[in-house]
Amino acid sequence: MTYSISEVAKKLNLTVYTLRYYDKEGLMPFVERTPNGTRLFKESDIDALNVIECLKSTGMPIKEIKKFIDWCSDGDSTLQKRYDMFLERKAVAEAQLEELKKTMELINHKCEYYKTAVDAGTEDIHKTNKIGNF
Amino acid sequence: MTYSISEVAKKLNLTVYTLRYYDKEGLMPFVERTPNGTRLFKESDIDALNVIECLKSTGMPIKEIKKFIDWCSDGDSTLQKRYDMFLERKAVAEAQLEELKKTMELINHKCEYYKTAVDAGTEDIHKTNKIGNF
DNA sequence: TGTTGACCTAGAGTTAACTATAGGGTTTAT
DNA sequence: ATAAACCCTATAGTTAACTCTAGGTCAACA
Repeated sequence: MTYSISEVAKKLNLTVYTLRYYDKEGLMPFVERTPNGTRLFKESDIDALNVIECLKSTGMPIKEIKKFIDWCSDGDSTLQKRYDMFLERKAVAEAQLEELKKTMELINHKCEYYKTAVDAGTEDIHKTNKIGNF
Repeated sequence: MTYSISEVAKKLNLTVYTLRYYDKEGLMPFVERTPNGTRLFKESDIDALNVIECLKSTGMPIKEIKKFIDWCSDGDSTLQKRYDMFLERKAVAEAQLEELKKTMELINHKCEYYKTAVDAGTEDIHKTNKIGNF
């Protein structure tokens, strides 16, 4: 079973422009073509694109992701590099989690703050009571 | 107690360029100046900047953040809007958390995959055993 | 057979968020 | 009193990641 570029775009919630851009940047050297040049995506290509999206979501720039893809093409000699890279990504993701927790705390606090203020019809309720303005 | 722009930059881990850029974009209408134009940051300004950083970390663009700041200046008539905005941000942050969990799962899986492969000296150990290549 | 709708490339354009430069003022330490 | 170390504005430049356009190929359907 293979997929066209627009099918893959739909599946991964990307545009065909974005997929072609990724290909141009060297992120998809594994995707095969029909004799006339049309891309044919295999199941494993979609798995690889999921990994790419995963790396991107940790804030990894496309040029770094390309390095990883190149290492994959280079075979077993790059295994350690690839392992180290994922360990680093794990650390980044964990830091993001910590950051996100703090963000959620502040947002929850703000939700409380504004709920009280909306109910009171004025923000003064906080100013007079010193529950923290910002 | 007040702070200079470079002190605030250090505190918030931003550059002075970034702070001046935020000011230019209307994110800091509350910051006062000395007679000759130098910005003087109060404690409450730093609190506000923390909120701005919090919103930014949920992916909110600066123009949207400016809207919120404007609402703050507009007073009690915008309380509901501000409340709704934080509820929406809360939903976004929760979605980000879900996304991040999935990301971490994939990364952990990959860490396992590469640990095994590095130990074996080859990636073939997975190809033959079908533990999932990507 | 001809037109619709996919696909393709090359390359230009866009956008957000900085980041830096030029040119100038003020305060502080020697 | 002069140089270092801040501060300022206005404006230009950068970068990443798309996003789009122009111009063209190809397969299927009416």
